[in-house]
Amino acid sequence: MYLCHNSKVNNMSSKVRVRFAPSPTGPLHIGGVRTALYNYLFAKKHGGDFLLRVEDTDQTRFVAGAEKYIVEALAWCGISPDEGIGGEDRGNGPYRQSERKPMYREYAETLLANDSAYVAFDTADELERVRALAKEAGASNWQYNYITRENMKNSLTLAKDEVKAKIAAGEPYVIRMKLPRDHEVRFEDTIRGWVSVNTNNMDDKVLFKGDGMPTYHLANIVDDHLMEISHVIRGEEWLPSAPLHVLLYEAFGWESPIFAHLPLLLKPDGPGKLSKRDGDRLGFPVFPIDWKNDETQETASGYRETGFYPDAFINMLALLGWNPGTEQEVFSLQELVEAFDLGSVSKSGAKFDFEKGKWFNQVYLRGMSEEKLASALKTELNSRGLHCDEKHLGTVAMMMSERATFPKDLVTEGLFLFERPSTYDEKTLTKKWSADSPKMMEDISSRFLALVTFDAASIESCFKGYLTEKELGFGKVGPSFRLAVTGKGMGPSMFTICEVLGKEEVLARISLAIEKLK
RNA sequence: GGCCCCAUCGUCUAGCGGUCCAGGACGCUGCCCUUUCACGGCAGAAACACGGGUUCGAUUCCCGUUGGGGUCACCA
Repeated sequence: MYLCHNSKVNNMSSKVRVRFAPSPTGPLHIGGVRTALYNYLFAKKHGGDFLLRVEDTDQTRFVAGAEKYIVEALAWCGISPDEGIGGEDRGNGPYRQSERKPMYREYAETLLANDSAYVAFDTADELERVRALAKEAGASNWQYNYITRENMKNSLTLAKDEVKAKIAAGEPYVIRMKLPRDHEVRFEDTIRGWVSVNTNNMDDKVLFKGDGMPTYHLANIVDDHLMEISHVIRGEEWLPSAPLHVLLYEAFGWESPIFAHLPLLLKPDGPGKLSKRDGDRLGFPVFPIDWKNDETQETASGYRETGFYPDAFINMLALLGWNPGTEQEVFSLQELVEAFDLGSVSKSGAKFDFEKGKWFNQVYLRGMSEEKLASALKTELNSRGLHCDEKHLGTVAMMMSERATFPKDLVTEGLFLFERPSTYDEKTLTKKWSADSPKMMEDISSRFLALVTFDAASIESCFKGYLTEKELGFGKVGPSFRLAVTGKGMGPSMFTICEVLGKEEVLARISLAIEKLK
């Protein structure tokens, strides 16, 4: 017998409503952000709603601040929810499952009443023992299922009176899904096509826990139904439990939403999905924004604090597992909304590549206007206690943007523009600084001194005039000149640098170098 | 291990039976531009996991093998 389940049945006619439903057990990592992003893009593309619901049914794993973090991270990314936590309450709330606690029991009772579920009294210890025993006997994977439930303490094996008595006595119990035997559960996943699993390979999952809270499985289905979720877009790690969810919808007699299971974000190196710990290990952030662990006082770094633009970050994430089929790679959020298509999300996992992420940021940085770059430069300078003349801010920002990936590079790649060199590049010193250098520097110095206008063009013609007159090649004087003024062997145009520094400073640096490099 | 999902350059991917001795991007290499670095421009190396089918014809469809991933809790 088949429990055929075609979730595609004209669901598209009703309004698109999707949700991102994280568990507040810590900071959201980039895989979660991508899931939220795809949900958001899909919703906006179809004029639908994007909701944020918090799945905090496991009180033991609750982490203070995690919910706030999630809201803030999504807001930074520009994908704030229309409804739910961090969005509006449109009458479907509360949007925190812990606050919905009272309503789940009733649904569990419904399942009990229609014979889709049963009560079980086995304690955690007892279950552990059974599993250990099974393992010793060579069965590595003991399941609470249509066979083993016959030997357990539940409402299927115990007399009705006994069950009633136990419950009346306050004995703790759980409610388990009663899976039908040998049924093929089929559903159509938007990304993967038809997925099929036999109930014989599934187990009687706990739906309602001893602590009075539902498990994810029950709460998820009830809430998605009540909140009229049309499409469930989530990570592939949920694929194995999707058949259970399909069965739950059928047990309730509800129409199932359309499922789409996203491919996972994998570690750049070894095997496995990208985890929270990979960040430190590999030297790149795995979180959207900084996360401070209150217990350990440690901070896990985020993309925001690393200097990423939210648009670049989102752009990078969007292309990890999806692409428009054209050769376009740079997308604004709005363009992503227009181009996004769930059906063209790839099936296989994507290894995360930080280098590509940096490239995206570089592209966004270079695309910035002079005003914006100047203001970014100013911010960076201020935070370092450095200063640059207002009138040069734009010039410096544009000049440095060519070699910057992050805003902070605007300063760090050109520190010599804001402070005198304290050391001189060793290699350039030995290779380019000759016995004639001090004399040449003095000559240039005196010529600069005579300059009335000290701008890049004047400096250049003055400098080149000197070269011509003395019949010297640029390579003979240029590098040592750069060394004297900046302490470096390479960098942007010296003439622009000199203009920015100003005559007085340039002359001071030259004499300082002559003095120091004797 | 059981079950499920997946499989094109190092990485992200295009390709939905002939247009593919496989296209783009990141990274890498070389050349040009440049006093230098960077930017930019140009060029290059680099992939259809394997074996069977189906077909006049498979990267594209089917099966198997191998490989990878996920999942097997009173966690989500």
